[in-house]
Amino acid sequence: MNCCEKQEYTIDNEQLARFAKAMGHPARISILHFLANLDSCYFGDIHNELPIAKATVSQHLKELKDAGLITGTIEAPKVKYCIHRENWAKAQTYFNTFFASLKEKDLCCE
Amino acid sequence: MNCCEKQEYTIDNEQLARFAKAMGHPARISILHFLANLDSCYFGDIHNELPIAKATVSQHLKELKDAGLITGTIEAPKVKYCIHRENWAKAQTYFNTFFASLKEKDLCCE
DNA sequence: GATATTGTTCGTAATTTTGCGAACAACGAA
DNA sequence: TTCGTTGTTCGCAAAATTACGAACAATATC
Repeated sequence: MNCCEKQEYTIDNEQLARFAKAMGHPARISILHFLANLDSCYFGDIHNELPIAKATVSQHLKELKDAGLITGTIEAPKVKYCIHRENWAKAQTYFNTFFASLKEKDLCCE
Repeated sequence: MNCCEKQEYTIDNEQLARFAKAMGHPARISILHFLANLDSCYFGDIHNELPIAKATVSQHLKELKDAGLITGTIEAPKVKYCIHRENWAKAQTYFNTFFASLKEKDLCCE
């Protein structure tokens, strides 16, 4: 059987992977953590917390925005970033369900 | 203030990011899902579920092993992969805590 | 011993990620 | 209008990721 005949990944798996990928860098975890704890929501303050250049911070923020985990709005002359609460809850549910799916009884693995 | 004077990322953030990164690909999510649901634990069966070459599957399995989410043991002539339950629980806790840390009251983001 | 089965490793290629400094854009303030 | 502040975008470089086929290793079976 050829690989190409097989099914694609499920939508759910794709979505969970997308969330996970967005969280797959310590800088982005730090950003999310910072925003979730409401220490501030401005770019400058976020940048100040991280050991990387502002251009790089901006890039990470863009990735988090693309993944749907945060939003960004201009509040001249600053830029305000916020947790996207709806998608945050969605991600939370995805991860919860995923981890909870592990079966207790394991006939295969001893 | 220079970027290099800033602190590194915290151990917890690094660890959570490592787990997330390992989960950041649909093939690896599928593998974990497959193993968690005990459909089987042999390489061949895992490979059969995925639309990618066996060399690539082997690579993904190695990454999951490196992240500590699964274990791999030879059971000649097959290879058996299992969820690393201790680290699975650890990851579960990390994600739970992370998502739960979002504050309700948000003075910054309206 | 010869052969088939099962996975890993190697070598390679294409793409993505991560990171930086410099340049730029947008706006408020002097 | 000029200047300073705030972030984004551009261009580039280095490294990591993803993927494949072919070759290889290990074992079971004939």
